[in-house]
Amino acid sequence: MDHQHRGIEEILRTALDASGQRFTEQRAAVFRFLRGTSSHPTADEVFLHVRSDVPGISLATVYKSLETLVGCGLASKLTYGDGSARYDGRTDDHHHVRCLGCGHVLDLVDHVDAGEVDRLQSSAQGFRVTGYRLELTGFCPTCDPEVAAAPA
Amino acid sequence: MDHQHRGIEEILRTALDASGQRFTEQRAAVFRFLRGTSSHPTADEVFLHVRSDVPGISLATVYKSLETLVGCGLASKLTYGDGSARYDGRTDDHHHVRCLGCGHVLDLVDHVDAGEVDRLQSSAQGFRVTGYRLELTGFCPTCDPEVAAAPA
DNA sequence: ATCCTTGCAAAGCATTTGCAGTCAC
DNA sequence: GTGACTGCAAATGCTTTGCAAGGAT
Repeated sequence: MDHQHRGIEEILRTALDASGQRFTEQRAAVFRFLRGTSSHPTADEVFLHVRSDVPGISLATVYKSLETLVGCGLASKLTYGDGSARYDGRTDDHHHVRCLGCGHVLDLVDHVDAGEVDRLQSSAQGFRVTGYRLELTGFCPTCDPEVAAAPA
Repeated sequence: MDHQHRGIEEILRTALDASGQRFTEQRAAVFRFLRGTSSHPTADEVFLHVRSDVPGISLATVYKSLETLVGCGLASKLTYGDGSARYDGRTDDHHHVRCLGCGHVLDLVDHVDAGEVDRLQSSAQGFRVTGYRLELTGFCPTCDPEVAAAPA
């Protein structure tokens, strides 16, 4: 675990160095939390959890740290229609399912076939496509109205 | 054109009726504008354009109308990280490319292969998947930094 | 006549910003 | 020591809401 932490810290230091930014305990705590969860937390949720590591941290600093991580490529920002953004500490190519009831987000293990993406971008006239995002929507077992209506 | 307008108005009346809501000139103007553009406007852009049809309309009413249309299934709301939502008057299954420079959104003509979606949702343990959303991101010719850097 | 909608202004909420003190380098 | 980072509070920007007047059925 201590070993793990050193590894993670090193990743962060390297990425910050590369973009001329400094290592701070606040950024480390945010990064550690993001790496250790698959709950795709909002900035506020990150703030709440990180307070136990860094008692005096402010919400503004959490926002700034998250933005820094996104800028370094160590996290990504997910935007849905429900008001607040969510952050994801996974940097590999993957996608999500989101529950329309409770808003929870789950990772998918597969990704879209590359040929499929190529085919789709052929209609993006003149664009240089650099990425894509796929999101499935639906209902988790707890929130499914059909299950609730007819609990067979 | 007048014929077109009557057709569109009829669609709106029917959808509103079905959900127990009233037909108003404001809702009609918003709907007409959304149907007639493929620019995926923000609420504010809708407001600006619709003012020429309905001079006294307020931004709040535009927001309410857009939400009404979405509720009736006559439009959909696109949410990106850049602050404000965009609205789309197309109701058929389709996807988008978004320019990371200027934020413009273009429609794609193809959609993802159904089998591909089936395959992906197999890892969404317990979820009942009801829909999906795909968005390509990249740069339009005007905003492409590579083109700007090296205009070969 | 009923009660849904509008328009206005004020409120709400997530996020950003200005700035003085503090800390990493 | 220098310049970047933090924390606080105030500001911003999009969106929503409360309410009285107006309009659709």
